[in-house]
Amino acid sequence: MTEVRVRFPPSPTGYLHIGGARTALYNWLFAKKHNGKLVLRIEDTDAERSTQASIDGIIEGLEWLGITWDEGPYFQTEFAAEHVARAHQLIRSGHAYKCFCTKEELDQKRDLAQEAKREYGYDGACRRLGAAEVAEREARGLPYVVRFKVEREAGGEVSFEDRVLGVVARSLHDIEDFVIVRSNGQPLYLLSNVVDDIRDRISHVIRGQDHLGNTAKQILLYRALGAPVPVFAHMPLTLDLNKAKISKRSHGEIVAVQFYQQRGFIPWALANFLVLLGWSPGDDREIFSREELIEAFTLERINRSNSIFNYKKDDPKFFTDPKAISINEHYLRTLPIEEVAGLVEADFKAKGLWREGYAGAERAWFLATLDLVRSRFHTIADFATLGRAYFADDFEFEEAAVRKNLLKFPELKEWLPQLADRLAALSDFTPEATEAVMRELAEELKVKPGVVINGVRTVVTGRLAGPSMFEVLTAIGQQRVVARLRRAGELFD
RNA sequence: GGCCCCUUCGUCUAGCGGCCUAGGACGCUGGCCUCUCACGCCGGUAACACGGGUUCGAACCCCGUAGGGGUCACCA
Repeated sequence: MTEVRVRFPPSPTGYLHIGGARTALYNWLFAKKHNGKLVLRIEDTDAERSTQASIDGIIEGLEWLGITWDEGPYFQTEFAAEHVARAHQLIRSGHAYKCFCTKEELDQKRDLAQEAKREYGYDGACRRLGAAEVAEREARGLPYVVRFKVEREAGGEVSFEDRVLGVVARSLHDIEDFVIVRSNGQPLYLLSNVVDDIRDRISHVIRGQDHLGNTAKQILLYRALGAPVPVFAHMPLTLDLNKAKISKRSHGEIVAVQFYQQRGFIPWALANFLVLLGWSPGDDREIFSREELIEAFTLERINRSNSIFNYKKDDPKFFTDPKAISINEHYLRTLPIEEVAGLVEADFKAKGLWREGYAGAERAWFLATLDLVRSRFHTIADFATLGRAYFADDFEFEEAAVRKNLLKFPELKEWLPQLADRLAALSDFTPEATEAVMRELAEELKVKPGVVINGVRTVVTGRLAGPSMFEVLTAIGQQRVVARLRRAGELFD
């Protein structure tokens, strides 16, 4: 069996699109599964868009997701000479020819055909030119493009067995003599892509179904160049709720991998979600470790139909596909706490919340506190916002919490400072001890324990709800709890 | 419009002729737990696009229809 070699060939657009990330992921999984190689190739022939920043954006996105490659990045522009050389080889072997038709002429013919509602394909005018005619035009310095000569014998068709779609066939009569080199001498994508894949010895081309229409032409190119045709697998596209292709232009940053990074997604959680968009293992599993996923992945189990990215704009509760969020939550609450801590550390450092003690003397406290609150958070970023009161004193008070837990019981303004004194007197600040003190106070005051407990919650954490209150007090610590309760009155003004 | 691909709950999907009165997950929702919220657990809601065949039997096979998507450049 020949070596499995796949590639991911993004064109640099400044960020890694989640659709591109999914393509990269499938290629990576397939390579890993078969002990093959993944080649990263930057298709930078569009010089306008290909800035270093764009390239960095894509590479960072891949690295963040944990997608590793074995070769590259290679840059398509570096091989332009080779692409053109191959085109001339095709001219010599009779598989391609020079075409002197101008763009204007062709546009005109196309417009005419469109008006008459006729099919349009290049009419092959230059294909019939004799050697002398070609020489004469070249001598006059006329610019030309190189066209591939499609041999259309009766009933001819080109077909291939797609690993996702099955047999796909297309009549040769539906394929025009396509251009492979521009009149300015620059090779076109169709050619470059094939020449690069041949040179990189790509065995399997795994790409989106938007490339399905190119495949027949490319197979013709492989054959004419005398190269083995790779196996193709065309994966379904990802659309939005209106069945439109998701794009940055119409959907904004939601389509960029970087967005998820910024919003505090766990990288593997996003990968896990993405892989499920158009693929399933055939059983009920949805959560996979890397190893499990590599083991389970097969091209044949990729779906044939497009999937929809379930994202409703303007729904604050779901800032992206709810399933993606739920998978992220799953990882957030089940990952070893040390791993969560690593992600929180990076986030805290970026936000100025990090304290060196969290890696040293306060390590146990730090881990226990993360563990205490993680089950009600959605992303890593929530620790610094919703969970801020555990790590800093400059947290905010939820308006609804103040209203429901404090203002509704004005007496708390007096009671809470009293409680502060009692808590300050405790020599053993344990959950059991604080609970006893609080219940005792509630009983003396003849109010339900919840009134006191929830009042404390809001004063101490700023929130309406949270973990077991007594655990929270221990986590935040006697000093800070007492200090916050003594100043409770300020919240009633 | 031509060509190509696709069509199971709102969404992601299982299903490859009988195990389907169609299973799981997310979402939504009822309940349990409880100091609140979340987690967790138990339950509910909701789908085979339509019409013809083939067959003893069809979500699964065939043919139409409808719908959706992709692609038709000297872009990638």
